Amino acid sequence: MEELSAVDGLAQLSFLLQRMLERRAGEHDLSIIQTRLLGVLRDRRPTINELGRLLGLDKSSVSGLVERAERRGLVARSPSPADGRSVLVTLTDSGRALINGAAAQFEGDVTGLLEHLPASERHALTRVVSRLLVAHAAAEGVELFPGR
Amino acid sequence: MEELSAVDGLAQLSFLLQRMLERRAGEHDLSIIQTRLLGVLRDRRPTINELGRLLGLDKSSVSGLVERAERRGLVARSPSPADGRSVLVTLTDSGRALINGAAAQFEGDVTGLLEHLPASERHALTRVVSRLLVAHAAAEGVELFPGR
DNA sequence: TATTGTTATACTCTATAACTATA
DNA sequence: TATAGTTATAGAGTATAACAATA
Repeated sequence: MEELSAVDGLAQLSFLLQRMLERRAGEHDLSIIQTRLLGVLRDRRPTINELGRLLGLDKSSVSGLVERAERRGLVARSPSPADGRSVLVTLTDSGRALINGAAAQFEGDVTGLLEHLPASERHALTRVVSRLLVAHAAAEGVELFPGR
Repeated sequence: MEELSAVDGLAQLSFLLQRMLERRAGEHDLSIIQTRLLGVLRDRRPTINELGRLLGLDKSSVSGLVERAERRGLVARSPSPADGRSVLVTLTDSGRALINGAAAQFEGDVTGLLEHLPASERHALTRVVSRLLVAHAAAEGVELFPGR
């Protein structure tokens, strides 16, 4: 059986997963970046600036992103008690329901994908991918688990 | 050592690879979709319609995409000899040099990432990812190697 | 003075709908 | 009539620069 190179295989896998995510997000009228925004807010209440750091965007881009999500009732802005210049962004109940549903569907997709493998290979994949991410995070000096 | 779930690990790996690709593309002032356009043209001379199918875009989106790439001298349009309504899109020498350089850099990034693993695990990863993609392609009824 | 967030501006990317020119 | 491609239009997403409010 033909085998892809390591680079090609990982690249194709990455595109496949992104397509799965995009499709599920699209079913809820969410873009990938809106999905990431809601995902980040599941366990945080960040300022606009912090969101920019978490998502890798300029604060002006975050401003517009949050504005559009707020218009749809998915997030809310509230003034920061600690700093009068800052704004805290939070998920609304509706936003939380939406992201939880989309995340569950995506997890189902990936689980379904992995069912093509025998259990032993599935476990091997999980273990090796974990090690790879941990080693990469260590090399970059980034903490893996608090990040997103 | 803490281990990520299969779904989380694959999702994070996918985002990591996309960030690597985006960074390298950005160094050449390319977006991911422009990079994919040039990549597709490396071994094809498609019409606008075929590009739409390959990239998953509407023909009007492809029209603009090609227009911007042409303005930068990366691709060229030529009339189809077979059908007077069609246009064939080809890579210019400059476009080919650009995509080859970016692809080589990205491959270097992924190779560097994989060097965090001992050779035995690297080979295991390659083999399992290959099988996963082959099984998924078979399940979807798609040929893996001609596609992009 | 420095920082936080918003706004104005400009560009890429995308889809839908209307158009033209071929077939 | 049907298809290939372009264009007009509208909107999301992004960054830079300028700004107001607060620190």
